[in-house]
Amino acid sequence: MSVVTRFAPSPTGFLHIGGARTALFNWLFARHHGGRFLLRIEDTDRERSTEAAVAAILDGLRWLALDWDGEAIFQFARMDRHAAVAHALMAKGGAYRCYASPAELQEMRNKAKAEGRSMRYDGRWRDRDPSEAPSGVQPVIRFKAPRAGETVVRDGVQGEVRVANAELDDMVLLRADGTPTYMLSVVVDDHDMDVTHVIRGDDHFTNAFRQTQLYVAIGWTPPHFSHIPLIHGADGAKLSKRHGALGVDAYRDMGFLPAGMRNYLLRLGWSHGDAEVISTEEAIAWFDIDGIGRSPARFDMEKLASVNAHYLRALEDDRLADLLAPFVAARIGRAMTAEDRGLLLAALADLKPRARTLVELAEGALFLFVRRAPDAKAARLLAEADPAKTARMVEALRDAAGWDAHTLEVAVRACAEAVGEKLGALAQPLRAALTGSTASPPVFKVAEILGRAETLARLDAAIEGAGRRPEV
RNA sequence: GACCCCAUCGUCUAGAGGCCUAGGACUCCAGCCUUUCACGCUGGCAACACGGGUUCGAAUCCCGUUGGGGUCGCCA
Repeated sequence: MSVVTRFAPSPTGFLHIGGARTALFNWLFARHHGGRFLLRIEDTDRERSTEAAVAAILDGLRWLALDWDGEAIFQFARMDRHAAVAHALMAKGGAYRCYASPAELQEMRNKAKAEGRSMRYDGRWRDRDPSEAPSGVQPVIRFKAPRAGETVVRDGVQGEVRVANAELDDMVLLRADGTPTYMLSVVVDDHDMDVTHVIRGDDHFTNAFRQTQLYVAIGWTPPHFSHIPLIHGADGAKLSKRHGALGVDAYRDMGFLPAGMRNYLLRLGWSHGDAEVISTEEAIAWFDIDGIGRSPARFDMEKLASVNAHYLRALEDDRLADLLAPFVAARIGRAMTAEDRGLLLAALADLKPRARTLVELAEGALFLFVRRAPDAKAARLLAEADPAKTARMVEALRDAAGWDAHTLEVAVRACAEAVGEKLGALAQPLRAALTGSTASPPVFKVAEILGRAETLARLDAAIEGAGRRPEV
């Protein structure tokens, strides 16, 4: 039987980082085995499921290029099938009606907690005669879980784990309004979709026991379970919205690349020897359940950025310019022109090694499109520069035989020697004048790209500015 | 509280009894390169949670302690 995996998010919010990793692992596992990767939207909670969340999740998956096979399945649409399975089970004596009220259940839990017992449903309607049913109360259907013995889950990550059946209570299969609960729906859908391997977050681990019992009661074979440890925030606490559990769209906006994101997520909890930068092809070839670690990992933005940098630099310039356009546009407040793009392309090779994200890259490229006001360090550099020597440099530049980086450098070097300064004494003020910063790509390259007119104009403006605003 | 899981540098991890005076990556520090900042290169700081066993030998196996985490919904 060929491998079938699935990613089954509930559309109650964006696709967060943990979900993205779960999807990645399922995708990789299916692709590795030449199987199918399915997508199922678990929208049985009508209160909280939203169209917007569905769209956000699909968007996130597409952005990460985790393509699923076939159409996405919406769980709610299969509600009748789920209910039918529950009723069939009840007909076999594997489930029963429970008339306990929510208040009653809450009281039961409070009491159990107070007495130090596990907060489980006590099965009070398990063996009661239907004739005792209170009138006017719509019952829920509960699973008649085995009480003796134990349930064993052979987990791909956690190994063989057994839990006494006495620890598991009779879960609700069908709500009072007749709609199926998650626990029932997953089992029925995974079975009907021929899912062979369930790879999901560790927070579902205890569910595996309940679901296994259900599979057995219905007479189906459970899939292979693998529960991957959760991702924690940088502070070790559970990853919550306050601790970086952002939607993947937030990472996209921070300038991360899908490939960088995937690579980082892959290494968070999975490893293949010392491999760090792993191509998609390699990931598919190498991915296996054995490589998944058993302990939770912390999310580290620095490492994400570092991994991302590899992919940023590997990207071809034309493609990179496309990706960069919206980031630059956002910074300069207008769309990039063809001329802007030309400048960007010319500078990209020197800009790339200075950035780890698209945001950093756009920031570094900004001076190409706008005359930036000098930052504090640059302003000081300009103010402190010897006006006479700066004037000599401007002259040297103006009189340069050509306008390429090499020629300009030769000219300024000669000038520096003539005025008895090191190159840096002239080059740094030049950099500050052209870029508004003390850090930039090679300054003569910058001058070359900016062109003669713009370079001289920026120099004039800077000299004027420095004269007006003396050292602070 | 009950049940379950986890535990190697600050972080991600390699390690499946001797190959480990514990390796790689990120971060940090130093040096080289250099017109700046980066990149790159070289080097450095830094870990087997603790206590018992088992064994000729334990980061690796067992038990306990401690510390983290997850689950206990008519949510998924």
